[in-house]
Parts: sequence; structure tokens; C-alpha cells
Amino acid sequence: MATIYQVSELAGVSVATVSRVLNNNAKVSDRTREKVEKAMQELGYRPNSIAQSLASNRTNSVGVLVAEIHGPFFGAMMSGIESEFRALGKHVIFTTGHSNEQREKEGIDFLISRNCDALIVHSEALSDAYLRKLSKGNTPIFLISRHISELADRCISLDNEHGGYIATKALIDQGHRDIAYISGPLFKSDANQRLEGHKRALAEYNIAFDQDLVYYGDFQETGGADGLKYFIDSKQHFTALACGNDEMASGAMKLAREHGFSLPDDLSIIGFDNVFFTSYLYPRLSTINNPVDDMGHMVARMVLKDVYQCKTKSIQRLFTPSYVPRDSLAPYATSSSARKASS
Amino acid sequence: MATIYQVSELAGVSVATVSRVLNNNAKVSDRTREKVEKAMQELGYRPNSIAQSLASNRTNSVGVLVAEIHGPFFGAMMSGIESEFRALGKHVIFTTGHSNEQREKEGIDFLISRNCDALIVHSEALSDAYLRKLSKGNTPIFLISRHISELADRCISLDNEHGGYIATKALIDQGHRDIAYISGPLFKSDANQRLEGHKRALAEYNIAFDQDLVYYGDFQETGGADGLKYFIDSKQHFTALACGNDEMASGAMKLAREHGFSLPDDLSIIGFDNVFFTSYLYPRLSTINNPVDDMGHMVARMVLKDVYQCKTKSIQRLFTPSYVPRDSLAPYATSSSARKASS
DNA sequence: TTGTAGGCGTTATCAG
DNA sequence: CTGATAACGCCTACAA
Repeated sequence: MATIYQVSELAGVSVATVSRVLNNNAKVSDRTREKVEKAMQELGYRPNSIAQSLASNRTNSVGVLVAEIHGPFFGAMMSGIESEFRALGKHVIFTTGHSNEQREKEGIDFLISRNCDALIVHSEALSDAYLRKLSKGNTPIFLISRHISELADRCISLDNEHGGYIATKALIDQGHRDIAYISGPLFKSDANQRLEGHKRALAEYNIAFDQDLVYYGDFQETGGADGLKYFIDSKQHFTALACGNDEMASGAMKLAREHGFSLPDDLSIIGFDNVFFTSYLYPRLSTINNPVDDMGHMVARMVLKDVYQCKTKSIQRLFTPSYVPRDSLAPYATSSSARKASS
Repeated sequence: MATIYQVSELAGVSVATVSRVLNNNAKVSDRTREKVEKAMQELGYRPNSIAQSLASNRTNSVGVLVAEIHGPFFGAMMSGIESEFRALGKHVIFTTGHSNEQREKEGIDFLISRNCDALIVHSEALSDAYLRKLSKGNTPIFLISRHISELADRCISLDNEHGGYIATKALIDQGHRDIAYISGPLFKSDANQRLEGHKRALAEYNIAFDQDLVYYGDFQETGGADGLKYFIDSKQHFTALACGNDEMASGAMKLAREHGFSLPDDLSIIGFDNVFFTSYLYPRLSTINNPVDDMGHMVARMVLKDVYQCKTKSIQRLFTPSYVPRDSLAPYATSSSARKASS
């Protein structure tokens, strides 16, 4: 591999000059520049990014911590992040925290030890206090799907409360009043807020909130099945079901079918996230769109702007979910009651 | 940040000694080691990985090129790769080629420019010749889902032909003889081999291969829908459908339902890959398991062994797909013919 | 077992 | 506009 020295020699200039044309951050005469470029060409010179990093104290890499690499949710997000950075010659290092406090800490340490210029973290287990402390460090931290007021300008999140609200409202608009809710685990703020939105919608329509019509699942498919089974076994009356995310909705759909429900007539179900496979389900799942890819692009732009001083168009910190009507809701009027299962 | 110099000073030893205890690759007396470790502790010393890389000419990073970051298929694979490396303190840089020759080349160049110690590439558009040339370079290249004889010990792949064979055989075992096939694009060797397997199964049971019962899709959901529509429109007779992958099977299922088919009675469908959402579908899709996560772990081990001289358990280069029976096949005896759609 | 010193390939600060 | 020449933080012969 050719080095900057060989280039400088061949071009008959100093290494400093070569470095200048490389980064074109200083005046270089056209003649000199040409000589240098020609020499680089001839030698097939490629700058050594490691040496550049050592000297400039910048690695052009940003670390990203997510719960899992696979899975529809993070996939879309990572994809947006990667493409945005790649276009500007920066690379991304993904690592996983598995929604576990210890492992999230390790992941972040790992990324920091890699000298990332910035970190994007989607934490599900770390405390606000820990993240605040972290942000005092040398590596800028950006938070995704999380809001910590002291770090507001480094946070990007979804209005989950509003999402929960419009989900339940969509059900109510179809005439349903007995609405069961399968929530994600409350220690996840997303789950919490979505449930709050659900309550607000109920309140707005003077429907009493019934604690017995709430089940706390795990955001997994099984959680949805378990939840619906719980409602059925406890002989609750309900004609519609709102789920904290699409996986659970899918699990609930499957269980409903096993119990002989005809969907959506016997039970209206709405999900949350609008993960890609929702349109594969039968009936196609009505859900709430969570623009994760857009959010991925946006965090990337935030760090591009804050850390790399790129000029960027406007920054958006709060994203709004929207209702995606499909085929899993039926008006209450024409729906037979879900009571059939509890008879 | 504390440097090795400050540690050496505090410990009263030379930097060389500090380096030794850091890498423990040379004899250091216990007493000295303790002193050094204590000093590191006190200073909160963290080695600068960039400096280490520059001096050692090793970045502890491996580049991975996939078609897309999102999507169930690559997600599972990347997940396996990441966890394997992360456990050994190496990081992974993912980038995308979008199944496009030019972009795959750019992606690889990008990774190489990042001084990766090795590359894992899942190429869908690069020629064998190009990959062979690439492997002559300084960066070791590992190929996934691809077999090039000259590079055999750097290749890991699935026996797609066998997969295609057992898929169609599963249909035949249910009594079907008129089997339509929706293939992926033939320029992808996976698609090609799966189709070959399909033909072999037909031949084995003396079923004539009918070119009119093959449609070439794009491995996307729409391809499956288009394919089935094509068969229906052309008034072919068939009672079963094998698809080159699960996405297309899912698209076909959806279209079948729109056309009033009752699944699986009116049409048996089998997919390929056993991507996670297949069990969400209704009916749950019978398919062929493609152990991508295992393969991800395995490539990682290959580079760990070849590039980083880690001792590893046995290496497996060829993986065998297996049949995953679920609910989308019905025996022909009890099935009404798919002709109903072409009447 | 431990220390000295040169090198890894760039960037950046000063002079000129 | 261009050229020396220190950093950058660590590794690794070679010596001792």
C-alpha cells in the first residue's frame, strides 16, 4: 500500500501538501494539486483510515445499540441509519443490548471502546439517570424512542400516547365500547404511554376503564395469545381488542382463530407499529404506523449535523403515529359479540 | 484519557511492560503485573483501539455485505454473525449492496477502505470472476450462500437443490401431481438450484416438467401474487404450488384468498426459507427451513479461525435444508381441484 | 524479565 | 501557498 510519503516523493512535494489536497481544507495551487493527484493515481494511493483516525481523533464511525439486530422493527430503523451515514462515508457499528440492563451497558462500553464519534442508543433497560451520566462523557449520545428532558435536543421519539389514543379511537369509531387491551411490559415507556393513550380515548367517550380488560404481555407473539386467552377464560365481555404492538396482535389473531372466532366479525383487532408483516396477515391487520425508518434517517441527520457539522435540513424530534386502516376491524353493529367465547 | 505512558509512569515501569500486561503475550513478573494493573485501575485506563490498530495493523473489525439490512432473511444472518464476533471483542460493519452489481462493488470497496480484517459477503450480483479477483487481495473474503470451487474453503452455502427437491416431494407425498412453481429470478443461483431440485423431484415420480407451470418472480410478495395470477389466468390445471421463497408464498396465499380459494383445501402451498413470519400466516405456511442463523454463526467461526487464529470446533461449509410441516398442505385426495378458478 | 527507541500513516502547527 | 516536524497512542524488535 502506497503511503502519503511515496506520493509526496513522486509528486515532488511535502507530505503536508499531499494531506492538503486529500482533505482540500487549505489553499493549494492548481499546478501542485494536479501533480499530487497524478501521483496518487499512479500509485493507486488509498488513505489509511486508521492513521487518519489516530491523527485526527475522529473515526467516522457511529455506534448503534438496539435490542436485537433481527426483527422487523429494528431492521427498518437500522436500514435508515445505515444508508444515511454510508452516503457520507461514515460507517455504523451495530450491537445489541437484548433489552437487558447489564448487556446494554456492556454494549455501550463496547461501542465507546471502539472510539465511535457518536452513539445512537435505543435503550429499553437503562435508567434515565444512567443515560444522563453517560451523556456527560466524551462521546455524544443520541437517544431514540425515548425522551429525557435534560437531553431533549438529543432525543427522537414517537408520540406513543397519541398512537394509543387513535388506536382505541379507531375501535370506538366502529361502535365498540367493550375494548380489551393487551399492553407491553410497563417498564417500557412505549408500552406505558400507549396504554395511557388508550385510557384517554376511553375517557373521552365516557367509557369506564376496566382494569380487568387489560393484560400485560411481553410484546411477543405469545404475549398476545396469552392475553386473549386470559380474557376469554375470565369470561370478560369485549368486542374489540387493542394490542400494544403488532406481534401481540398477530398472536391474538392466531389464538382467536383457534377458538373459532371469525375475524374480524367476531372480534375487531388493532395492532401498533405497522411492521411489514402486518399486511401478510389474514385478515390484514389494521394498525398504527410507527415511522421507524423515518426516525432512523432523522437521528442520523441529527448526528450528522451536531457531530460532523454537516448542514442539514430541518430536524424533527417528535414523530406522530397515524392510523392504518386495513381489514381487521368490523363495525360493532354487524359484529356478533365476542361473548360467544365466554358462554 | 489516560495513555499507556501515564500508566507506565505511575507504575514505575516502561511502556513496553504496560503493553505486555495489556496483551499478556510475554513474560511479566507477577509483582510488576500487579503494579501495572493497579495503575491502570487508578487512572481508569482504556486502551485506544485506533492506536492499537495502527501499530498492529489489525482493526478487529470485519465487514459484512448483505443485500439489505432489514428483512427477515438477512436479519437472522446478521444477528448470528454479530453475536459471535462481539463475544470475542471484534466488531462488525454491515453495509448493503441492494442486489446491484455497482453498489455491491462500492460496498466492498467501502469496507476495504475501512481496513476490515476480513470481509463476509453475500453477493447477488457479482460475477465469480470478480470475486475470485477480489480474493487475491489483502483482505480475506468469505462467501456466504455461494459456492466458487477455487474458493471452496471460504464458502458457506445451503444445499438449495436438495431444498427444492424436498419441497416438491412434500407436495407429491400428499398426492399432488399438478404442481405449479414460482421461481426466484434465475440469475440468482439460489433460485436456480431450487428450481432444479423441483425438477428432480418431478422426474423421480415420473411427472413431466411443464414449462407453463413455472413463473419467474422477484422473490418479493408481489412476485408470488403475480405468479399465481398468471397461472390462474392462463387456465392451467394445478392443485399445489411451490414457491422459491416465503415472501412469494405469502403473496400467493393472499391472492389465492382474494380469488376465493379456501386454503389449504383448494390449493396446497409450500414456501422456502422458514422466515419467522411464516408461522404468523394463516394457514401457517409449510416451508423449507433455511438455517441462516446457524450459517451466520458458522461464517463467523470460519473467519475467527482463519483470520484471528482462534481455535474453533469443527467447521461446516454446506448446510442442509429440512422440511417444516405446518398447515398449508392438504392431501390431494380430499382437496377440491384448483381448476375451479380456471373454470 | 524489563527498558529503549523506532515505526505505523496521517494531521496539524509553525515557520517561511 | 508550501515545507518541516511534532504529535496521535500503541506495538515490537533489539538490548540490557
